[in-house]
Amino acid sequence: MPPKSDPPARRNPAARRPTKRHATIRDVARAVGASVSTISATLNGTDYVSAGMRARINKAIERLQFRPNDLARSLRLQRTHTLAIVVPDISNSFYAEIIHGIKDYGAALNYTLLIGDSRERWAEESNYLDLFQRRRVDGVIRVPATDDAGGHAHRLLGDIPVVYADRFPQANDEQIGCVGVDNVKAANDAVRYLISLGHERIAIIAGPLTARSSADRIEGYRRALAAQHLPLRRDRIRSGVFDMVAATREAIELLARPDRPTALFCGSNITTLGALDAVQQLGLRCPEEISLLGFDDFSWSTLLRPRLTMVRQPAREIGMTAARVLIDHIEERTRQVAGEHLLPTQLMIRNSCAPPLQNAPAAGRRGRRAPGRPS
Amino acid sequence: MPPKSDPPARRNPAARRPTKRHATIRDVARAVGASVSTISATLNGTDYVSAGMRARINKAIERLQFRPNDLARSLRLQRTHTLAIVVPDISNSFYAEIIHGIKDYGAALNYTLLIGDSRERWAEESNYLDLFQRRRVDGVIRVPATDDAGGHAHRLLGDIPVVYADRFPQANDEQIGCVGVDNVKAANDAVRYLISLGHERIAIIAGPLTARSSADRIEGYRRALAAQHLPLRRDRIRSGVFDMVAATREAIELLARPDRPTALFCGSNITTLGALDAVQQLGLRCPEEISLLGFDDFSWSTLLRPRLTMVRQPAREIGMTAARVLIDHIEERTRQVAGEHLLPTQLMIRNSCAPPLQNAPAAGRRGRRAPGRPS
DNA sequence: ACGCGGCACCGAAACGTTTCAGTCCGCGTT
DNA sequence: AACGCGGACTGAAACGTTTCGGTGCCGCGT
Repeated sequence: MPPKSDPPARRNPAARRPTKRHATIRDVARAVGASVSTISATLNGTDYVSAGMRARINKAIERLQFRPNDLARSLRLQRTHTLAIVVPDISNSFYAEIIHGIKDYGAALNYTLLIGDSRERWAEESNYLDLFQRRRVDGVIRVPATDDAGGHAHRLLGDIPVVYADRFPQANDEQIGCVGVDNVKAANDAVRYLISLGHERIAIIAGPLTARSSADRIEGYRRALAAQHLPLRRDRIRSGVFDMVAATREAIELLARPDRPTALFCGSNITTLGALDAVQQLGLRCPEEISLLGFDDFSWSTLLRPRLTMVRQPAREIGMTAARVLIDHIEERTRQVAGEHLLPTQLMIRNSCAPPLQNAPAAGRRGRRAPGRPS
Repeated sequence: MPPKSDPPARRNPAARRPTKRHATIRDVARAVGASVSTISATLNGTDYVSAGMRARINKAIERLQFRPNDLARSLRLQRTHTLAIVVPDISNSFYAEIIHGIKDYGAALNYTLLIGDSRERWAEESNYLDLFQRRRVDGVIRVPATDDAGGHAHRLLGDIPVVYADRFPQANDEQIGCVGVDNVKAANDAVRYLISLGHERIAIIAGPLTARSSADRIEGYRRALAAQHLPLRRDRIRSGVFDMVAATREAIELLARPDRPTALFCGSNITTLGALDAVQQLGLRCPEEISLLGFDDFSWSTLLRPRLTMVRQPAREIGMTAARVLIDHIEERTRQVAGEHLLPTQLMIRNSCAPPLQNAPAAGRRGRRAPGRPS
């Protein structure tokens, strides 16, 4: 006997839903005694309709509370006029700003936005990518989760165009659209600023290396140190950190040792907060005993004490650019969605960074002193 | 001559898109030499399919990278399995948490979530409601924008079920589903706590009265004062404040006057931040010179100095409950989506509240002293 | 010999749009 | 008188699913 097949399992026996929920275009047509195609024509202004007819139709639409069914429309049009984005954490104001940027740019061109929150988990992200594909969105913007398996997961989207924002895939051999900032330059600038204050023992807490942006920031850090012939110590580089508690743990570990760094450079806004937490837990005075320099500014960063010095990314602009690149490609104004779009960063100097204490056992060269308003 | 009608304006002359973007169920059928209905049956497990056939179909699905078109599916099914929410500010972690709650509950039942951000503007919100209706979502959760015109805007949704979260419409004559907290009780508790510390001059910065929750918090404040026979002064009640700068302005105004309050009760997390900003700008020491008590806890509130004492709302649970109520109604397990679902709040005592300074010119009764660990 | 019920499959009609190819009419030109 | 043409409107075929009513087939009990 061949293996028995499944029990039929009829979908839902009692799910008969006889109530008509919405007026259709056909209802409108019947109401004014016109044909369906005429209604469609007046709705979209796509063919001649006399003024009288138009008035009657609009009246009927109003009366029947008719709202066109976008599902049917998209099905027919093979276009959903929808963009989708998946971010690792919707409540991170940095990503929220990116979302706003996309939304604003898209709204002007009549696109709507589907938002996914992967919580930094590839499993959830791939769910969203699948969903986006089933919903036939016109384009996707990814801020890939850090445990992105393989990185070329854009394959999962069929031929739906993708652009990456903020975090770039490590291998960019195939031309993929990326929009963000020049992370090596930004990190380089930031660390050079710390060096200019006189710091020599600088540690970095960076994100996971699966994201090229993290690697780039480490690279910028490396270059800044090398340019001043400062030693590069592996134990001052912590990568793979993206959530707050991990950052706190790493920072405590870094700061507990005897030759502790005099400055800490953090690779994201939440890791900066984690580091701040660590500093406070250890009872260290910031910036006197430890300088803190973060990435991804946030709106309430000035409420913290000390007010945090941070590298600001133009989040809104990143979103808008991503949307522009994507939509341009969708509407075939540009051949392929490729290349990197790098936007400028800005070092927001506040007061979490100061020259290191004089009695610090800084072997070797004495650094030059720079303004950097202490306290 | 009758008024000339519009120029025809053909939609988009060059928008011929001959490329087949996605494999359809029909392609799969052809590939395995079966009928469309058989594919559908194996996809949904809705009818008998032999094991062999199933295997071949799955292989073909894999090979063709077939993803079912949810648009067509929803159109046919008259169900989108989609919930939608519109919040006033997506980057406010309170709302982000609510969203997470909805998403988690919904995901378990295979619902997906559409997210809208109204930026506290009715115009944007109504756009979203319209969009939701055109997309035929199965249900909507609203956190209405503060300038909600009229409040019974749920009419705009046709007969799509709605539930309100966090902010309730002021007039709840018609039975509408609401899920949130008992705001009068929460505010009452909070103010009573302040009174128990010895405060007598307590001001409140509340949200707009168009949201009943704001009015309720004021009511709770009022009752707490009345219960202790403390005077209720209109000039210590500021309402209509929901953004940070407005809160700062109001707080400065409140704190600049000679008989300034010794404690400030804020109606939301961002207004609390605004007040904190004001306190810092004025150089007042908190909690010694001014106690601060806020609403809607947020995750990094412990990083601020002082660590803020706040009324915590169970945001995630609010989201989950809202989703539950809505889905129950959608799947007709419950007759109508109505009634209030109130969840418990929690007063997170940290150290932004302390007894007022002794030399304060507090006329009349001396208050009892309570623990409330100062500093 | 017949009926019957479980299994495996198929065809076609929906769902609500858009669009293409007409049709019909009145008017101005050859 | 024939023709062309712009304006106003219509019918029907898609778009990609689900589902309902079939239709065979096979084994079994009477």
